[in-house]
Amino acid sequence: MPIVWGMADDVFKALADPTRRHILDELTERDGQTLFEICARLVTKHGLGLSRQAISQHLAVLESAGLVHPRRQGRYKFHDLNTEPLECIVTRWLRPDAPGEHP
Amino acid sequence: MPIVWGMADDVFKALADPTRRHILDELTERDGQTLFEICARLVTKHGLGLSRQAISQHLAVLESAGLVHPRRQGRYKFHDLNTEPLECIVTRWLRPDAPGEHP
DNA sequence: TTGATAGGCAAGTCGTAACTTGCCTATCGT
DNA sequence: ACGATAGGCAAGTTACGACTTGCCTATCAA
Repeated sequence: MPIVWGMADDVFKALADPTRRHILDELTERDGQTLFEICARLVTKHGLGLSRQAISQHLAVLESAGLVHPRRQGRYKFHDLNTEPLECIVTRWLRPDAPGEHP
Repeated sequence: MPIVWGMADDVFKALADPTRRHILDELTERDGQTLFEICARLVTKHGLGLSRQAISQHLAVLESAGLVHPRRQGRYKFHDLNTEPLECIVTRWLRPDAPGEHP
């Protein structure tokens, strides 16, 4: 009877890190960026001075959580945002008696 | 120009731990539980064998994130769920052009 | 008032996540 | 073919989060 939230585990762990959330912000703004593009934009726009490998490992976490979909093309690897796992978790603790949605 | 997601930091960190998510599940099912009630129900319903202090610290994290609202009454301390911080973060990476597309 | 209940505070241990460093492979341009 | 670009793999270090242990305070019931 208890719903299995197994897949939500990776999603929440992926969202726990602020750098990964910045990466998702970047991909929301422009989809299909490469690793180096993301590195550059994190430095210039968010002031984050991280090594390339750090970003690569963060992207791996986001991929394993299903939040980022990699797409290889030659020597490039483009990263597409995938918000589907998010929609599964947002309604978890929202009560049916609480219609507090206001746009 | 960039929106400040400072308060979201605590929310995501609070949601990162599976035990804390179980606590939120419990409070969703029955609001206003005490620390000992939560301890007992986590053991019986979820099979989690944690000390009272562990749960207490988890509740402190949830409180500082604004997800749980404590309410003192005598020697009891009831915990109420507060989903307002959740509604602020769910729309962060949802694109305006993608209102629930289905591939 | 005494004992039991409900909870808090402060250290200390331990595992894991984040980040770095160094080296390696693959693809493209010329 | 060669060097430059884009990325991956595998260590090692470090810092933080989760959990425990021990003791303390506050409230209620007898």
